Amino acid sequence: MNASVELVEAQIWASGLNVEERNRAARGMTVRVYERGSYICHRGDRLNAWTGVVTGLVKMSSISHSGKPMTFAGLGHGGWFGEGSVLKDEPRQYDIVALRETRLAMMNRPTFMWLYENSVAFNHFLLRQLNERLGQFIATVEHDRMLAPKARVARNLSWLFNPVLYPKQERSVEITQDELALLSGVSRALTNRALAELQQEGLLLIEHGCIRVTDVAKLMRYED
DNA sequence: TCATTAAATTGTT
DNA sequence: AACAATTTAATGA
Repeated sequence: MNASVELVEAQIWASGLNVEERNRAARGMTVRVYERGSYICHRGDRLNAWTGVVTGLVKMSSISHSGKPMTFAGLGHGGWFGEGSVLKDEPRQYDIVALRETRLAMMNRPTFMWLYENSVAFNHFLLRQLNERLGQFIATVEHDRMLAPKARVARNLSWLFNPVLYPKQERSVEITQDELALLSGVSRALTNRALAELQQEGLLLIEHGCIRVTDVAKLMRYED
């Protein structure tokens, strides 16, 4: 099915687009639903669409040559990914798996390229997005060595939120501690303890299968 | 609507 | 990694 203009307007990158650009975006987008645990694409697939999470949660991961699974990033509501593969017309570098039932908006390559070549606002968004990604990547490498498990859990959790999209103070993710542990590269037991401590500090509330964050800003900058 | 059961998730060791 | 405790979801009376 074709995406509605309303759906387009709900995305952060649509704020600076004019009417023609928005209509064009809507026409070039489709919405698909993925069951929990299903693969959106495998490493090496040529998925030629720019993809956004409408509802649900997605993880990017791969399996090392030794057979160990490695998760790189999680993407929540409002997150978009795949611009690198679409721009370069390359196969995907990672597996992408739905952690929950997830509704994805997919923009086909011709539409993406048209926006890329015609919309200044769209380019501004892309530039900012790539920049934030780079920052996150560098931070991940740093934290891998420098930060305690608790801080890693805190930051990985904060990255599941799109700060631009949620102006409110209270946000929640449907994610199990098991899944968060995979994202953070910390054992589930440590993740469990870290969450309990963070709750004591008043940064979040633990619910079953769900975490309600009350202070994203502190989580993002969390250090020991 | 309630009770029973299975499955998922959490908390601990 | 294993275990028990807890919560949810599913089923059927």
